Amino acid sequence: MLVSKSEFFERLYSLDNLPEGDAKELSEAELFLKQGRKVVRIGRPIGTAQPAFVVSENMSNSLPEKKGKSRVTKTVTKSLGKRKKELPLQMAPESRQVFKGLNFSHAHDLLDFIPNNDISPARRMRIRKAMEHGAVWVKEWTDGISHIVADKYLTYQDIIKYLKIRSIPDNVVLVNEIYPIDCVQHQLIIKPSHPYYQVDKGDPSQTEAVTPSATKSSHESEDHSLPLKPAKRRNIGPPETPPRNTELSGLKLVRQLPKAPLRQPLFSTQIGHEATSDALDEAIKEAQESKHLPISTDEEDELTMHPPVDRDTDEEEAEIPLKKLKSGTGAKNNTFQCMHKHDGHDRETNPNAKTIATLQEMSDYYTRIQDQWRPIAYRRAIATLRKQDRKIMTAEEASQLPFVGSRLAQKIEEIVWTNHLRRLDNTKLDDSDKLLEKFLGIYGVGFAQASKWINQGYRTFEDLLAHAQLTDNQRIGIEHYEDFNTRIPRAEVGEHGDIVNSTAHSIDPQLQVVIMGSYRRGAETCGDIDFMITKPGASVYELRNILLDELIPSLFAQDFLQVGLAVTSRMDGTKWHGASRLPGHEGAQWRRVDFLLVPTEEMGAALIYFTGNDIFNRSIRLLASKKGMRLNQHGLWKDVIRGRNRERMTQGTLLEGGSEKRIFELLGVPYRPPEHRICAQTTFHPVNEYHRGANRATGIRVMKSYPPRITGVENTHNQLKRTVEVDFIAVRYWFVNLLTNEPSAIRILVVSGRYAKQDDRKFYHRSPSIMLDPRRALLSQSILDPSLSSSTSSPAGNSPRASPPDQKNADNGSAPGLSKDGNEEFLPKPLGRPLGLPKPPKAGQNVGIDTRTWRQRRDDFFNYDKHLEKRKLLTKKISTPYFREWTNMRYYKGKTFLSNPKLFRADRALYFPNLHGSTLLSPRHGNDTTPVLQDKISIVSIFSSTWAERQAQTFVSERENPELSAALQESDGVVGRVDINVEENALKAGLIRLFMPSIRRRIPRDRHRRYFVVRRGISEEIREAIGFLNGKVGYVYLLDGECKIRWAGSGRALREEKDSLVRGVRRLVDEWRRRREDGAVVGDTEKTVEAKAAAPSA
DNA sequence: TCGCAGACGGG
DNA sequence: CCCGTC
DNA sequence: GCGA
Ligand SMILES: O=c1ccn([C@H]2C[C@H](O)[C@@H](COP(=O)(O)OP(=O)(O)OP(=O)(O)O)O2)c(=O)[nH]1
Ligand SMILES: [Mg+2]
Repeated sequence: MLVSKSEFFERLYSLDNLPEGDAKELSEAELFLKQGRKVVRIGRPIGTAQPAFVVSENMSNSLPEKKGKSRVTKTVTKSLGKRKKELPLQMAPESRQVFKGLNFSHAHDLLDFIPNNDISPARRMRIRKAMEHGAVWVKEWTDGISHIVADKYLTYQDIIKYLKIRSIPDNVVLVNEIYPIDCVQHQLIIKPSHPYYQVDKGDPSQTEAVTPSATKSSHESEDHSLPLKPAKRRNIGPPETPPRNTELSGLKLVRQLPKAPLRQPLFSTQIGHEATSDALDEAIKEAQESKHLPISTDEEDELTMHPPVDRDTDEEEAEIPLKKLKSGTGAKNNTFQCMHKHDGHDRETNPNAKTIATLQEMSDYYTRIQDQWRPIAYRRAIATLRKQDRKIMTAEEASQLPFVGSRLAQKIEEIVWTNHLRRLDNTKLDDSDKLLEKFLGIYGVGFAQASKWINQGYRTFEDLLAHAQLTDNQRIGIEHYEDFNTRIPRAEVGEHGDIVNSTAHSIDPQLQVVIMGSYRRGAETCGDIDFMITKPGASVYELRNILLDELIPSLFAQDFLQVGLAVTSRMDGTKWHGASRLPGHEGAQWRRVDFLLVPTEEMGAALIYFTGNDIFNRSIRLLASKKGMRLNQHGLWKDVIRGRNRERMTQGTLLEGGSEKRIFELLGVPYRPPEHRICAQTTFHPVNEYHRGANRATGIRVMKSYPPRITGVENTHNQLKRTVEVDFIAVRYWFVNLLTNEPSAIRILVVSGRYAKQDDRKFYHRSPSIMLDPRRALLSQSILDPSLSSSTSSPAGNSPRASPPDQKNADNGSAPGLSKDGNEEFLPKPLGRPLGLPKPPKAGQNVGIDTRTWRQRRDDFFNYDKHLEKRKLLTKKISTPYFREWTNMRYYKGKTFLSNPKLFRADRALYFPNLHGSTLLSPRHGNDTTPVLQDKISIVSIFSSTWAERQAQTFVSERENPELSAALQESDGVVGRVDINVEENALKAGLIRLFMPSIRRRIPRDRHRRYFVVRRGISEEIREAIGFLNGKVGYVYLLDGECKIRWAGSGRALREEKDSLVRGVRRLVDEWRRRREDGAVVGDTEKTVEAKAAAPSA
């Protein structure tokens, strides 16, 4: 795989930052090969020049020379030295070299050789293995090289200089870095002579003007790690919310708790009745006055920070903390959830409720495709949104908020203005998702087990009980599925507590039992019952003996405890999980119970831990770690040294464990009583088949060659993003060539990637740009090299739709094959989603005035071609999904999409932008389109060339579409035609001016007022949003009175498209008349639109 | 680019 | 080591 | 997906 330059630099960057001792291999060869070609990438140090890529034909079994006077970083050189001592590699037998096509002569095998950053022998072994399987690392010019892939910024001169050769031999192909990407995308060896792939052969003087691009890039780095099983319980019954005017009953100890023996007043103030709001105030004051570590993580803040003000008490959280302040100096940084009061009550009418709900859906979506991190981002963003007391309307506004970046800001704006988020359209749940959710509800079952079972065909609990391999816990989990998923009324929790407490008391009066968890936070219902068991002065060891030898047996004997699920066994064990039920009632439900053994000196930490909630814990623990400390259930630790990847190197020294309050204090967190620690939770609905969207949307079948360990797959329109656990075994992706219906494969060998948290499993995120709709290959035939593309052959004589030969496992998915008829001519799909911008247009927007300074203009002028445009080309490939969606549809006789057969619903439709230009009527004045479009129904043709104009005519002209003309006549002037001639090229714009008179002659006079010539102001974003992507193509839009795009067409009209346009116009006219009759719409258009804008949900 | 909390128990 | 859970 |  070849990645974008920016990604390459990101990797280089990561190398550079390695500690000295960490050997890392710089030469990362990423590459794909076909028919014996091999591409190996040569790395160069940051800042000196761009990387070059070398393609070698050399499939040799010998290792290339690894040493050399490469201009690589010190770190790398060192590592190379080390590696020299190693034994020569033993190449795997050819049949096992993963880079060979093997069974599939046409398969494209792809090597992804990422720098290894681990010096462990095992890791190094893996690298060696990779090389044994065919990886070749070329660092210098050698014979047998067939291709050189160079970054576009490099010139010919640069390359030969770098390679220390006089010239590049004729038989060596020189292409830019886009070439291999496209080859992989198209699965074809593309004609390298296409201008698109040319490397600048220019004179050296040009080189000087070329500055190396910034190492920073917008390319999103993805990472996935172990999936979580969040919010497992199904929350039958009301969610956790303490009673509003609670008398702090949640703080009560279990009845009969003896409190005398405690030396410190710790208990009484913190978990006893006395913890009233007075105590809270005191605690807060105390915290404020006491010397504490600053809240902010900002170094400079540590000096200037004021003591934190507990803004909860006066509810003054309204102010929006500005990002600038936040990241700047001297600002407070209260972005930790634990710094604020969370009582579980949302504001009565949260102005951002709809936004929050929609973002929550997105979060759910990411959760269920097992993206570990985005849900965290969403959770944080939602939390800040909750705090706002006014509605966040615009992206600008939104991105000022902490944890809301540009992408979430965009989404927020879209939600506000359209009451809808398009990204969610493809994320609906299906039956297998429901099943997954059901199985996940089983205690002891997570994503891994649930998906496995589903893929094995199990559908019911009966299936599982009868046939599946179950652990003891899982069996119990199934048998008591309903019980365990039912929340427990607070009163019953108390009864359970009474039993445990009295039993404990009878064993040893010194024993203390406290109900923790949601109960301590004052919840009305609890998912389980959490007991903390302590005894003043007792060690865990002592407690454990009491628990295991006396308390537990006694509780079993009373028929209270029913089963143990996770039982403390080791010497340092501290927990006992099981199930209980109230004795005496036969049908009493089983309840989950947890016991936590806590020695006195760990009381405070344990209280914090076991009180939760989980989000609060994570927040306060993160805060601790940001201060160089560590908080866990045993205590607060300082001087914790963390190594690379934040791995803990030392456990640190204990600061405090006994006092809850003191720990808050040391952390600089105002004390929060338990009922104020209910931080935002997230919900989710799981899905079973993570790549299912891909199947539907793209026809790409993804199969797993064993053992891929795919931990998350996201489909964005027609791309796959997948995160693959890095292992030595390749993942194979299957495609279908739509022309031939032949299955073909890419195999990706991933050697190493980023570390995941907490264990050193590595995950590697595949570049999304690599997996494109195979149709793309068909759409861009103009750049295919026919001599090579036709050489693919069917694998092993299989019929096109047969399963790949090596597919053995039942859960491998189905065979590729999606088109019924491979020779069917490709037609673009009908528009599947509304086009347009999320915000209503206003006159005065997009006038396109250049605001750059002169210096900027000069710089842009000099750099433009070499710099911006090329970068754009690269980044566009991996930018927003919407864009990618369009680029894939670009070709096909200019038709970008088929019209939508039915109008887009008004509440889903998006807006046509305001454009600014002159009209044929008044060529010397600037005119906005919006006033012309508003408050009437418009058929807008937009085009950039006469060719395109003619295409648009096929939809709207009287000759081509007489029915439309008829409909226009009948409409009594409610429907108007508008033409927009776009010419952004300054020269050609001049030509248009020249031709104006002739155009004026050509166009009937009554249309002059609505024939616009637009010369600037149409940004990429606008083009993308309205699908106006190809200057050679004409587009037609049907707008309603609010300038919403209800229908759109492109290219030459097809019969059914003309019909749908006519139908659409008639419908809109009907709609219009009906509203007129209802008197709903009155006169002034601007006001109407404005009013709608202000209340989009209305 | 890296981190997103930090631990325990089962198998 | 991985999974599931608190 | 955000923040540093
Ligand atoms: O991932 C987790 C889960 C829980 N806890 C702590 C906080 C929590 O309050 C306590 C008890 O866990 P439990 O799962 O019982 O949650 P709860 O807060 O008691 O809510 P519920 O009503 O669902 O039991 O353990 C964590 O620190 N991390
Ligand atoms: Mg609980």
